[in-house]
Amino acid sequence: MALRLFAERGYEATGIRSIAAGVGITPAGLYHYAASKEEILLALMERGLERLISAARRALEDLESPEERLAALAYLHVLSHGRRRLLHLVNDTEFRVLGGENRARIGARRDEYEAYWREVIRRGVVEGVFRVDDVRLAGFALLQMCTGVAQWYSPEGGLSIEEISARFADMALALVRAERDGGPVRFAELGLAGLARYAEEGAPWECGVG
Amino acid sequence: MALRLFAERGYEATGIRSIAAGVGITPAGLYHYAASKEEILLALMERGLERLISAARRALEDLESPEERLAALAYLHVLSHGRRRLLHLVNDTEFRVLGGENRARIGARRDEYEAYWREVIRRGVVEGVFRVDDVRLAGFALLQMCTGVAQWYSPEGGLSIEEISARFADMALALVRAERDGGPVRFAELGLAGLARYAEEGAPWECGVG
DNA sequence: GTCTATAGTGAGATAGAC
DNA sequence: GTCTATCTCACTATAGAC
Repeated sequence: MALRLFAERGYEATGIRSIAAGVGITPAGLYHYAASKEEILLALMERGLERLISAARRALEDLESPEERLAALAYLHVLSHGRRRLLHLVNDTEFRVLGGENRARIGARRDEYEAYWREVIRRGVVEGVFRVDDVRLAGFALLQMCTGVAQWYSPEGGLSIEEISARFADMALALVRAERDGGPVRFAELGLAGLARYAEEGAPWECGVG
Repeated sequence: MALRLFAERGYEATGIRSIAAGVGITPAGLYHYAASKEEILLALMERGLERLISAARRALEDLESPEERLAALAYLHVLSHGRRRLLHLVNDTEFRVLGGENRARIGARRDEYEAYWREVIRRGVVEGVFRVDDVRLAGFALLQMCTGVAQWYSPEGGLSIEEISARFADMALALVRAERDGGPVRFAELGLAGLARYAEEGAPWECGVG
């Protein structure tokens, strides 16, 4: 419930009264589950990052080549941003409300995740399969374009989230000018149809106070 | 002042007391310049969109080919997001607080701007110089990756904003797999060194109440 | 054009009963 | 584990003097 309200109205514009009403208890009852409003947000943000990090880690364990690895990172990132749209929207929007220790903790997790991307890009460049001028810039560009999916995706649209993920993975390969044997690397030719298995589903997040 | 506070803390977390204190007057004095807090935000968002739209329009008047046009859109978008970072950050973050008529007005301006991008991509595809699976998806990806610059750019970094803009324009061309005469189109070879002239500077935005 | 003063509302959080 | 009741504080906005 807090997730939906934070995503729709924003953290600051959401009162604990609304959250409590949404789950059918009184504001005071909320403080049995969380010590503060910020702690509710913190728990949501940790969930979102955990999803991204664990899926990425599992995929990177199985895949070797930079092009497969980058495609997997992009695919799984987009897939998660579509399937858990609100969760990632809050993650990408409300970081600034975190203060002190909470901010440091989430910031560190985010850096950990982004380091996966940069390392994959860097390896692709040194192996000669990617051609980018600046690894850091390419990392920002790729992460942002995939993250933005949470801002416009709707399950109602024509393409399934799996199709969208595949096309974003292909665009990611294009952005880094991935080439093997003198020709461009296309996502469809990598044989990564089963990528979605790395994004295991746990319990649904939208129920309960969070 | 309002711009800095909105960008740093967010619109909802910023009180009119802070804005007033920042410009050295009392909260009541603010209402001489704006009828409401939301109107201050509205004015800022209109400024940001006006910058993007007018620069894009001027560049598209002068340039013909899809690859030049797309490169110009990306370059100018990134340039503005770097030079007026806070202005665009607020634009990209606080849209949801607008209600009713204000939301419709800003939404329409945003659609107008994004239509430029989609039309350029579409033309590139029908002319056979771009190769993308889905114009709409490519438009989202390109806009998001360029917009994201406002989230991480700092003038302190190594590269100038003009260099960063050039590299993003090049990545944009890569993303759509731009090709001429059997070879990839590179930004450096387009001879668009003077693009920055389309981004004229008006009065500085950060002073005054806004 | 800016002030003082204040109305009116809602916020996050706590105490302590049950 | 959830309640009622209430604390304290900050908010946007207005009225009307100067």
